[in-house]
Amino acid sequence: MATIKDVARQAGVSVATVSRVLNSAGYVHEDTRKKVEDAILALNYSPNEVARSLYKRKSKLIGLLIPDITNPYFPQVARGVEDEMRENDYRIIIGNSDENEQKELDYLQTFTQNNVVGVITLTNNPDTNTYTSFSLPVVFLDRTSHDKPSVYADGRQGGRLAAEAIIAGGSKEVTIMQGPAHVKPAQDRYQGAVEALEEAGMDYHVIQTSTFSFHNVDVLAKNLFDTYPSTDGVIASNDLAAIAVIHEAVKRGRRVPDDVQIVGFDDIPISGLLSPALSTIRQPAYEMGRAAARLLIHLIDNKHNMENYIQFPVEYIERNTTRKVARN
Amino acid sequence: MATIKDVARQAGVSVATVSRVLNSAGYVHEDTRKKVEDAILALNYSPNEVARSLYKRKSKLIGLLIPDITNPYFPQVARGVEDEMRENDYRIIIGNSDENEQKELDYLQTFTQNNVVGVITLTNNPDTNTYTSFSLPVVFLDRTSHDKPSVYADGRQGGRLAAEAIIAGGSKEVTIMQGPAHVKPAQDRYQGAVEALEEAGMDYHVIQTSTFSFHNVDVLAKNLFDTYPSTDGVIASNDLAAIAVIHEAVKRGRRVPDDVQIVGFDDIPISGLLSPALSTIRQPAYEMGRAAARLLIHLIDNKHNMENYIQFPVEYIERNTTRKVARN
DNA sequence: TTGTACGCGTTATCAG
DNA sequence: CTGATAACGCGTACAA
Repeated sequence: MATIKDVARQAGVSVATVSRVLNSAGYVHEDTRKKVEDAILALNYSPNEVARSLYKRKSKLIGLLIPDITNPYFPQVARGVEDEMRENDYRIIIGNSDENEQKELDYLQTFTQNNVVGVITLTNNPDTNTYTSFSLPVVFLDRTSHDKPSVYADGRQGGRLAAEAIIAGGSKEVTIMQGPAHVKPAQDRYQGAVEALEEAGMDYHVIQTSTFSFHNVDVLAKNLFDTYPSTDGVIASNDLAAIAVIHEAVKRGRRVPDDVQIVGFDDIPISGLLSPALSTIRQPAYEMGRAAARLLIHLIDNKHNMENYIQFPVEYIERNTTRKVARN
Repeated sequence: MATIKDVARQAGVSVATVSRVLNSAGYVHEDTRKKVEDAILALNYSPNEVARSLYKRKSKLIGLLIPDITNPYFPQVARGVEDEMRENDYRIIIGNSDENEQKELDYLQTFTQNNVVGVITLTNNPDTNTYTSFSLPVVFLDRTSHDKPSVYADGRQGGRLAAEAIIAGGSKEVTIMQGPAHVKPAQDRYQGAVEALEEAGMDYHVIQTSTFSFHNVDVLAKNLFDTYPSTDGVIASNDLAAIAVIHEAVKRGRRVPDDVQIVGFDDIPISGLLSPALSTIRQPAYEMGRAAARLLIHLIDNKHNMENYIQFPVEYIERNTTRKVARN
């Protein structure tokens, strides 16, 4: 790797001059600039970001902490973050926390050790000391905090919409899957669903779910139908769960949506391709990722002209796991 | 952030000594070690990786270049890479190339600019100048190269297995989806399928597909049935395509697998949860990611005691989109 | 308009 | 066993 010194020598100038043309700072004669640029090309030089970062005490790196990239919802948001960051010349270090506080801490430390200029985190513990005493700008994505910059979807409204869809479709014995207790947005959805159901004067069952991963959703779905075999409407905690529920329902010979309606949450990309295609509440994951990235960049640049709490609306996507109803 | 100097001052020793205890290098008296450790704790010090990296000209970072994290196959391999790397104290910078050579180059540059010690890449262009003249250890994942360290699955065999499954299930008019021309493993699968079909003396159609992304698989599937409406067996280029094919088939009132058999490729996590669950050729994506990481670490450590070409076997997973046949 | 010299936080060498 | 000190590659006063 060529260094700035090599370029300087090749161009017959000092390193300071090279640095100047590199950063288009200060004055530099047109001719010398040309010489330097030629040298750069000739040597295929590109500046060492590490040295730069050491000197400036900040890099062009940001940290992204997600629960588990393997969960189909997260790649969308990760991609949104990445795209926006890339357009602004930032790169990302990524870590999977598995919702494990130790891993979370480890990664946060890695981030600071590498001079990242900010982090975007999808955490269940926004209010722990970890974050409150964190010295860099942090944007909380998906899992909100009151007084800190955050980007999230209107989970409560999402829960309502889901319940309303199920109700409109005529289900009489609804079961709500109440996502993991420690996952805030899951509880919001649950809240919203409960509210709508109660306002409609409907009875409902609740199934507690402890995880959002692939491994357990199938047993969860079994569980659901074992416990409430005659349920005819399921408000799933997310699309993954919903898919498992469809699977289990079909396996038990129950027709979807004729015998059981099912509505998911997230609208992961696969949902529209299922058979039957999943009716669900859409969160704009990709856009949320982008928004979080934009917000973080603003914070990094110390621009405080941006709203710190960005709530995204949520939308009911009617597909084929709910019964069509006439709309007015 | 406390620096090594702060620690030295606090402990009443020189930075050299602190460095020694940090790296457990050289001799340091038990008592002084204690003092230093106390100081470290007191100041909540952790070494600046950037400075370290500058001096040693290498970091604890590796670069991971994938086509698109949004495609459900890749998170698995990314996760495998991450887990293995993490266990070895490496962290990863991730980039989505979108199979775009410019982006690929950009990221490769970022990687070197940040002193990564190696890269794992899923690229279609392993033999371009980009890589042949790359100065760091590189492991090619999934998309192979002859003479360079690589980890891949036996796509050809996979294609055969897929075809054999379809044949065994009794399909008479098979259609093969031939993945993107520039994606080597897709062509391998195609090869294998063709071979098996021809050996069995069967006729078949071919549908050319140009991408692996979510956006186009549905029109692809439409296309397939528009062109070959009476096809009764589809060998999909991957699970995503297969899912779209199921969707389209069901939409057209064709029963799966009674009227059409379908077999996928990859075995992405969702495949087993579909209804009907997808019969597919399994590639151990997560393990492949891990293997690539291990291989890269070996290369970094200059251990040449490891096989440089790691081929993973592939496996037919019979689920419900193929007809059950008696096995001997 | 250009060059010299210092510092960013570490590690390694070498003298003590 | 310990402490100065020179690098690592870059950016920026400050001087010229």
